[in-house]
Amino acid sequence: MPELPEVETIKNYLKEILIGKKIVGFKNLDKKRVKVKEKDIIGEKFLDVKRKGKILILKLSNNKEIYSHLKMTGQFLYFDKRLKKGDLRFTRAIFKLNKGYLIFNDIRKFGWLKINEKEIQKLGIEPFSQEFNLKNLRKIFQRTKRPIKLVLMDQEKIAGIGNIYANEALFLAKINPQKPANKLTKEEIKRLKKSILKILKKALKYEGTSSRFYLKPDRSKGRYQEKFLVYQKEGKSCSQCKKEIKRIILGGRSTFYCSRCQR
DNA sequence: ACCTAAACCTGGGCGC
DNA sequence: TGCGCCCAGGTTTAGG
Repeated sequence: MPELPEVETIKNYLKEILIGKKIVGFKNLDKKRVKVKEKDIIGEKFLDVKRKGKILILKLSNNKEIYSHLKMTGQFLYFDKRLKKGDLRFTRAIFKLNKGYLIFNDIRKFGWLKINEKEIQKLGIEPFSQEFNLKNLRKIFQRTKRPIKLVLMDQEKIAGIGNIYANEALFLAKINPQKPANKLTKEEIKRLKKSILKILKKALKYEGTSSRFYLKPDRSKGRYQEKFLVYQKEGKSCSQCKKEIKRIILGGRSTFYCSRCQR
C-alpha cells in the first residue's frame, strides 16, 4: 500500500485520534510479525506520531516507540465503538484504548510492528526537507548509471517514493524511467525535483492512493487513483500527446510511461 | 557495484 | 463454478 503520501496521511489521522489516549489492553494475533510486548505499552499514553520514509512511529509516554512498516497491504484502523467480527479479518494486533480500538491489519503479512527499532533501513533524503535540493540530487544521480526510476525508489537514496509516485513524477518531468541516472542533465534534475514535490503534494491533497487495500484510519479511501497520469494506464492514451501509454518491467516492477513525451 | 530472481504472503481478476 | 495464471503500493537475500 503505502508510499510517503499514504503513510503521511495515516500519520496525520493518527495524530488527531491517538494523542492523549491510553492503551488499556493489547492482543497480539501474529507473533511472527508483531514484536510488541504488553509490558512495554499497557498503561502508556500516545505522545506523538511520526513518519520516517515509509515507516510510521508511535511515540509513547514511557519514551518507547512502536515502529511499523505497512509494506503492501498493512492498515491502521480506528474504531470508536465495539469491534465486530467482520472488522477483524486480517487483523494482526488490537490496541484497546481508553476510548475505542486501534487495529493493525495486513492481508499479505509483509508488514510489521516493533518496539524501539533502531536499525531499520538506512533512509535517504526526505523529499520535504532542506536536504532535498539540486546539489544533493545531482550528487546522488551522478554516482550511478542505474535507471533513474530505480534510484528514485531506492530508500537509501531518497526516502518515501515507491512505484506509483516514481512513475507519476517521471511522467510529469518528461524523463524516461530507463534513462541512466548519471545521464540526466541539470535541467532534467531540476524538473524532476519539482515534479516529485508536485506529485507528492497532490497525492497528499487527495489523501493517498486507494487502488486496492489502502484505507485511512477512519476507513475511508484516498482519491489519488482518480488522478493517475500514467500508473496502471497501459494502452490508454497519453494526456499530453495521445500516444499509447506503455508498460515495461524495470527492476521487477511494472513501469508505465509515454515513449513520446518521456525521452 | 551492478542485476535478477526468489522469498516473504494473500486475494482479486481474468481467461478458459 | 472452478482451476490456473497473473497481478499487486515493499523489502531482503542469494547468486551471478
